[in-house]
Amino acid sequence: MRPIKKSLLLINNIAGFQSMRQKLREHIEKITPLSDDEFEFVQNHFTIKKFKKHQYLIQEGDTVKYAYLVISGLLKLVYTDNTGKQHIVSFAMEDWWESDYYAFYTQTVATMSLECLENTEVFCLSFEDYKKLCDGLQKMERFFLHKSNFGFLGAQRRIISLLTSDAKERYEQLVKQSPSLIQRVPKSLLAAYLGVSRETLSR
Amino acid sequence: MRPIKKSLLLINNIAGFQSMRQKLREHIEKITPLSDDEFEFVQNHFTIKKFKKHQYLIQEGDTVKYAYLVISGLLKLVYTDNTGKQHIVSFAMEDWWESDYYAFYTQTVATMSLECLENTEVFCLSFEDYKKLCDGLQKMERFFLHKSNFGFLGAQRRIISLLTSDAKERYEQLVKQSPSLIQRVPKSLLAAYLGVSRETLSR
DNA sequence: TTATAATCGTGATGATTGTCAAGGCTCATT
DNA sequence: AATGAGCCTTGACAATCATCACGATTATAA
Repeated sequence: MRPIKKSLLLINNIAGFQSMRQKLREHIEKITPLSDDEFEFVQNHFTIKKFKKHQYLIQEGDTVKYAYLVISGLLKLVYTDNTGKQHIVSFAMEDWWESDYYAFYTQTVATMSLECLENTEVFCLSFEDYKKLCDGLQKMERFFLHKSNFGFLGAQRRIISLLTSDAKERYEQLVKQSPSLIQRVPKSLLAAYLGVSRETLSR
Repeated sequence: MRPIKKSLLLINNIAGFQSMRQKLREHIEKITPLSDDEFEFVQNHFTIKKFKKHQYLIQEGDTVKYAYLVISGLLKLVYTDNTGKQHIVSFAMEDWWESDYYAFYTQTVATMSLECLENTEVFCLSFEDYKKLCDGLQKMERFFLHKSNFGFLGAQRRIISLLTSDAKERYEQLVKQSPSLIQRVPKSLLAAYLGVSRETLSR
């Protein structure tokens, strides 16, 4: 009985691995097509990790080794201010990249933490491998440029939202923009993302 | 008399042009070194324009042809909300890139305006030339990736500031971060940048 | 110079929001 | 069934901030 179960498990793992690989490829090919050889090269720079709810991918003070691509699950990127209050810098769902990017790019220690809100599967990309990908395949540098550009635009849109809208309007914009988040995340965290108190969001 | 004056003017223009070229090269070489040939290639994709105080580089509704690199002067990027109130998305001083980037990258019409607060000299880069630079010289794609990454980090820092700090603290952070801005910009505009009213900033 | 427009500071008032506190609800565990 | 943890709502009060209004000072232009 045992051996059979084990080999079934192995098959499942391989199937899971293939499916993860496929998701990585689809993710990149939304931006730029890749040949099989190119994808093989790319894929070799990533590692897979799984985390459970409440686990930390990054804690304040850690050196930040990786940028993460979320395949399934949900993360929160949190900045804790000097009074101890927590603010959500961003949520990361399927198909999102996340890290403490300042610490990642400058290879310094994290000022933010990255924590699981659900069990989460990610691809990990070390800073070294990030550079190797950029050097080795111009398509990947193009890919990261595209991601960075649109990441910037998203951040700018959020700044405009914070400047122009009150709590209620910001909440409505979020509902419209990411309706699935409202279902998956406790409202106290949505409040910490929108920059209002939990009580204000209730009303 | 006339011809002499004219030729002097020409010499001055050439000298000015050389100095502008030099600033462009220094700007890029802060990120990545260039050979003379490479810089010649790069420089051919830029055009120079001068604007006077109160002139618009981009008006809401325009198609956005260019991204701008400020060589001297000062710009404000403004978002006007549906009540007609103006919010400063960012200021652009010497050595800063600015545009309505969403409209630039997607080649759609501007939702923001870009206006001179001082007489301003800029290098203009069209979207086509931006792509040609990325395609023609990997160093330039690397350059833009670097700019985009740090632009994103700046926007993220601003989001954190808006989430964690009240008006007074945000003003103090701005003084510390860009003391020259406080001198050059009327406080009503600083207020529109920080997300508070002019009166609150006074106190 | 004179007139006009910008800019800045300040007072009074009302709206929005944060904070503190209490209570209800759901869910997992015992 | 009972317990406790986590999450949400609501009320009362204080702090913050926006708005409107006025006057003073400083640029800007005719």
